Amino acid sequence: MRSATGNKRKPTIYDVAERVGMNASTVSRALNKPGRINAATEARIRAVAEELGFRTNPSARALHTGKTGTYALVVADITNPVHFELIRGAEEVARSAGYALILSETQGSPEREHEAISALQRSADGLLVIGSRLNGSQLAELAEATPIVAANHLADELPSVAPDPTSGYTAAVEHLAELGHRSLAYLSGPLAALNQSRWDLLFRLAVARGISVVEIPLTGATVAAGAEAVPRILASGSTSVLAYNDLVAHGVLREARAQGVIVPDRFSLVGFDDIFSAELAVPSLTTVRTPLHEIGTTAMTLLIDDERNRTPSRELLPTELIVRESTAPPPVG
Amino acid sequence: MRSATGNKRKPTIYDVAERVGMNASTVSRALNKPGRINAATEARIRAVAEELGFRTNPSARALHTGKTGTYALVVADITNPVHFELIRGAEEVARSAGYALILSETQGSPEREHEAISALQRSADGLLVIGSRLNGSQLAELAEATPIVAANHLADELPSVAPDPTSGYTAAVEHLAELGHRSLAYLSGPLAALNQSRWDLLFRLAVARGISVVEIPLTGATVAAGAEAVPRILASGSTSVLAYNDLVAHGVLREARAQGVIVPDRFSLVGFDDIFSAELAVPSLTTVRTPLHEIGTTAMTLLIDDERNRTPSRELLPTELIVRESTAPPPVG
DNA sequence: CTGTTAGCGCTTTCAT
DNA sequence: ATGAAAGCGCTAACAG
Repeated sequence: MRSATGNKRKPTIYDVAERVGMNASTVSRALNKPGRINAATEARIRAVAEELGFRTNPSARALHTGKTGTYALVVADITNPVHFELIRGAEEVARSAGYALILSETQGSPEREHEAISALQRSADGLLVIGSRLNGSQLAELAEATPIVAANHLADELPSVAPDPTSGYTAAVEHLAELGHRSLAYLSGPLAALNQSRWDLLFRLAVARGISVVEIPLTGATVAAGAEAVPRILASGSTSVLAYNDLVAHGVLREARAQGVIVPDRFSLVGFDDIFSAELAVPSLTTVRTPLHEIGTTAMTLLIDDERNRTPSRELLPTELIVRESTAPPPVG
Repeated sequence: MRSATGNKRKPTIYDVAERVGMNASTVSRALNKPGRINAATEARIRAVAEELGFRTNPSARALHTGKTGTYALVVADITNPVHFELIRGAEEVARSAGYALILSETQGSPEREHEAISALQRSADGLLVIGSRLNGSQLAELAEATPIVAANHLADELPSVAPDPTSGYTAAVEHLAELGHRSLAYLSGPLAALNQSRWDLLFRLAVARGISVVEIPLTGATVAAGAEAVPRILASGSTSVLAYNDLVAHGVLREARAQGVIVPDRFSLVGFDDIFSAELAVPSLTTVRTPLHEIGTTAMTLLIDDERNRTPSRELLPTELIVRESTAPPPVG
């Protein structure tokens, strides 16, 4: 009987070699380059390896090859629902390609993000940063050591994958115009660059249809920030609102209800992302769906591809409008 | 100008040693056992290491020490909101203790879970399994190779951390009794063992207060399964319902609304877990809150503690009732 | 097709 | 206080 802390010793390649009466290098070949050695020997080696419960020690392999067989995910906020499907997509691709995935959360702090990335560069063959708070040049500098791909964030200096709001926004403005809306308020998030391009796009779309449009800045991209914006929405007199994301939209919905303001009777509301609770909300949320899962798989695929993970490029994935209950014709008055 | 794939070479301990004119072993000591060598030399070594951007190669260290400096999280479903805070808690503890965290999702498949665990045992110093689908003896056998702690799941054979429904359920039944309810339906989840103990508890509590109680089995612990249960709830005639978890409760809410059934007028509803959307629901959900974040931190702390991660033990963390809008006095008829 | 050998970067005795 | 040297488990030349 071993002590409570007794580890079962993990078999090495030598244990297998000894057992089959062969050299360790043969075992290594048998396991790594199927078909390059005598079929019978290979089978025997595999059988013994299996029997002994042998698994390659990743550290030993990494030490020699320089490849850890691991990729890392650096994400600002794990609990942001926007990231779930994205993370899951990335994880699926990594796992099915035989890689492990390291997860690191930075709580939105750029310093922690920088530290996390440089620490992880020794443990991973590449990094996927989600919604990075670092600027392009900082990421590019870090990427000199280990490939970095940005997801849900656009950086000119490295490969990035993000949703393209164009199709979804176009459909949303069209939808609102058809319902009869002539005014629109945009609830903008805290990320300057991203917001600018979204605002520009929305501005053009609205102006093209003769819809008046105003921007209402938010203190954050959260439920609380959305709730805070309600008085400003009401004061703006806009009959339709497009929120930076669904979290913000949830806040608007909740606060409006608390104030006895009925959505979509008083104003229509369109969210962004289509997180899982968008459908559960009351009224359920009309929203621009971003292909989160696909962003995750695309980004991880890009990262794993050695040929492409060093060349700046951007994959823009189309968005679409999901019409639910939070949009309706504007009030008649 | 290097080629597009040109990696910046990562400095080793030898580069540092050469630069300070000393032996690699001295550098190793300077960096790992502060105070054990000449203070001035140590300072110089640290300065040079910093300057060169030196970081210990985790694989090389692991190869020698047998410690990877990494823990792994094996979770059935990343997108289940119940797991977010738990994962975040675990990640925080791991990171602040200087460990990396590997994330692996098994999509609820026991085979994949078994495979994931045994694969990860070579890469990690220990594993945290969340909501495992394996039974205690399988986990115990795997735990012979590498410590395993179970979170949100009780296993007699290894250390586990889970919510204790007692306090929350007691408060819930009391709350319903005070509102005047005399009948209760329990929507049970798919995990046999867990359900049994919850049902037993609820049964005792209800009977003690003379409340009639029935169990309605669910096909899964999902929104869809909750929606499916609505006809049975109605048919049961129960005036109050306790759902296996908040996802199920959300499904009930949605389907009830679709059928024109008003909660809490027709029946009261109590959820379990208090996921973030519970507050956003309409009506907002009265629910038994489980300390998810704390389960994560407690479990990871246990795992990191070599003294305790081998000894079966169970940490039961208290739950509490959060009263919101989905509970009210029963209909008078 | 298979064995020998060197070495990846680090830690750790054992010397000095 | 510091240096020398061995070895963790694996892979990849290089031989045979």
